[in-house]
Amino acid sequence: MGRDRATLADVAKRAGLSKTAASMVLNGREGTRLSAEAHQRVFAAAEELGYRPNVAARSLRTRKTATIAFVSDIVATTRFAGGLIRGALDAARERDHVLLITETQGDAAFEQYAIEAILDRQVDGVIYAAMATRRLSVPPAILSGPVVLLNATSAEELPCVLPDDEGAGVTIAETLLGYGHRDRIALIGRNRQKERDPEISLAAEARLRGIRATLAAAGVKLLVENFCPEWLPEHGYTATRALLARPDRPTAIICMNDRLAFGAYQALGEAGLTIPDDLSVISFDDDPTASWLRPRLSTAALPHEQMGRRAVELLLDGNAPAQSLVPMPLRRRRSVAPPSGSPAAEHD
Amino acid sequence: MGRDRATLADVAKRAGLSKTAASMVLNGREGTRLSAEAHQRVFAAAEELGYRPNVAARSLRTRKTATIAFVSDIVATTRFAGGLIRGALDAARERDHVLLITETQGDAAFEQYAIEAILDRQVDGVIYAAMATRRLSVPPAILSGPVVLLNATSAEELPCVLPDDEGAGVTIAETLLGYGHRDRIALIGRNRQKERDPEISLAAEARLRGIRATLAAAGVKLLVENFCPEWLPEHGYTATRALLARPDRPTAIICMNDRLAFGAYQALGEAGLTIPDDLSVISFDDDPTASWLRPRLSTAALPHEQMGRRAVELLLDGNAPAQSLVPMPLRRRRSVAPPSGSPAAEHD
DNA sequence: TCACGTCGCTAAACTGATTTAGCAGAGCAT
DNA sequence: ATGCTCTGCTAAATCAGTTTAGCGACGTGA
Repeated sequence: MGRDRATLADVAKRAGLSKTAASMVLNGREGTRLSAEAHQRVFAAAEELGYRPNVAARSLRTRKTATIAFVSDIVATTRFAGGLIRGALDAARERDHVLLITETQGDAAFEQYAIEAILDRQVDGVIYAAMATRRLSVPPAILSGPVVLLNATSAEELPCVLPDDEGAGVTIAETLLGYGHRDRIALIGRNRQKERDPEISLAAEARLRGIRATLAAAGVKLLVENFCPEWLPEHGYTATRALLARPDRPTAIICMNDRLAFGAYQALGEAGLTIPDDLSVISFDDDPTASWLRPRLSTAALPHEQMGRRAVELLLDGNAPAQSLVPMPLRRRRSVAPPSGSPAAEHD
Repeated sequence: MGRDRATLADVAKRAGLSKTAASMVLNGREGTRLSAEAHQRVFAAAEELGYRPNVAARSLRTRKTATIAFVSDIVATTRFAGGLIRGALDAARERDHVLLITETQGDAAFEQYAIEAILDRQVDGVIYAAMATRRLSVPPAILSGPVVLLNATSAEELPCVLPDDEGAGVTIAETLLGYGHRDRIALIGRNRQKERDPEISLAAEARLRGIRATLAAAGVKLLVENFCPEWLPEHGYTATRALLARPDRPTAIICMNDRLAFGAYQALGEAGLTIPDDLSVISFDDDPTASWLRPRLSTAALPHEQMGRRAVELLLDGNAPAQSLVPMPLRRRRSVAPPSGSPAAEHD
């Protein structure tokens, strides 16, 4: 892999100058007094030899590697990770950096390995990512260099990138209000054990805050808040069936994520109800399956790609604010409509 | 990031020996004649100082980096990539290596960048991965070192790792035959433009080969082979509706992937048919959504994790066979049953 | 004419490891 | 006493860059 490469010494010799001169020219150093002709000769020689600097040699001296570590608990290998990594990859490339990926899987030994690998390679910075938005504690060893948290917060007040879940809550609620839904809006996905599951609760709390505030401002209260042990399709299914058994059937259901909505669709389909005519469904995340559903699901998208990109920007471009909220854009599709029977009747 | 680390010189000094001695001991060199006591002193010193070798310095000299490049067209950021990366990550860690991830997005300039980044960093090997099983051509520059293709083949006869699509075809067909399905098995997902879309066709051809051979051995022929422009839910939906419009309704549908099956579920649900009582559905890939469907979908799983792992093994453990087929295990769930009316009647 | 500053450039040190070549001393045979 | 081998270890070169310190030539002002 990469034998026979021209070295700086080769370039210097061909340009008839010293290694020092060649190094300075190629690094575009200011304040050096090398002549215009010397510059030209060096550039020409480098070009002709196809010279590329040896990263190992350079970083041995400079302690910079043009490498960023992307450490995650488990995110790197889930469906949600793609965008995060792609955004980071793109932003890194624009800055001539490269991504070293490791995964801790929540395992202390693996984390230890990841940290050592990172330290040994003297990466220029670390992006510490979590699968689900949550609070975590960062191993002290990596705090010696720049760190940005991605999709997570920490006690250490490190700069972090988070999706704007509260803003998404506002958007969702406004959308429903805009279609004329009022007092028959149900919500699926509250979680009783928020202490035990801070991952879910961080997003859940924020989303709910946005929803409640917006509805309250319009003088509206949620009809029901349905609790779920987890945010999986089967829980959405069960919760929706419970909802349909009520005398005051909701006109719209807000699901805390698309998997719950997936289950809701199944329950509604079984009950012979059609979305959005009989009932609107709206959700959070923009899972790929959201656009597979019939009708396609309206949902506030987790801006993974933007978030990954932002993390690299914070890490490399300095002046990192304490916290960077990335907006969650609403994907307007076909699962929301005015309440059935509107504008007149409100019963079915 | 990583200042103040003890160097080999520090270890040597503390052990009262030379750098040479320390280096040899720590690298476990055979044939050196250093005393047992010298060994102990070096180990102790390294331990006490928390010594970790500087990778940049080491690779400058040895041209080894304990780093593998994972180059992909687009795979790294799709839902299918997770397992591939995780498997590779695990196998790499076991061999004390680390993964450098880049993506070409099928763009020549990005590919160029990726290659240069790799060559500059002198990675020990390259895993070249494709999103969809297909034939590709590898940029010559990286052929100077070890390369393994993941989910792809090439004209250069490089070692490659592929899912055993043909074997999966056999499994699928055997399963259906085992449940008693015979002459009313339909297939969705043939593709007309296989020349223009080698990605799909490589898997499609192999799967079909396995299915046909197995059915033929039992004296059975496919009832219909339904063509689809792509393998998306909407195409599965349309194809299934077409199937249901026939007088000889199939007793089982084989979908070439889970997204098609997803669409098939939608069409069957709309038609008021229940799976698997009225009709069995079976598929390929084991997309995460397969287990969200009701009933959960039986499908031959793409062994992504195994494949990623295997790629690293081939790359690092030497003696790479030309081609490594990884079996696709069948996830037996609830979407397959005996034909409706069996064992007696065959009409509905 | 000499001191001084500027210009254009280079020698050599330095980064932290591995590796080659070889040295001092002990033991043994001649 | 000499030559030989073996043992246990080390000095110095090397990898490919960056950086520090400084050198010789030239112009200028006193």
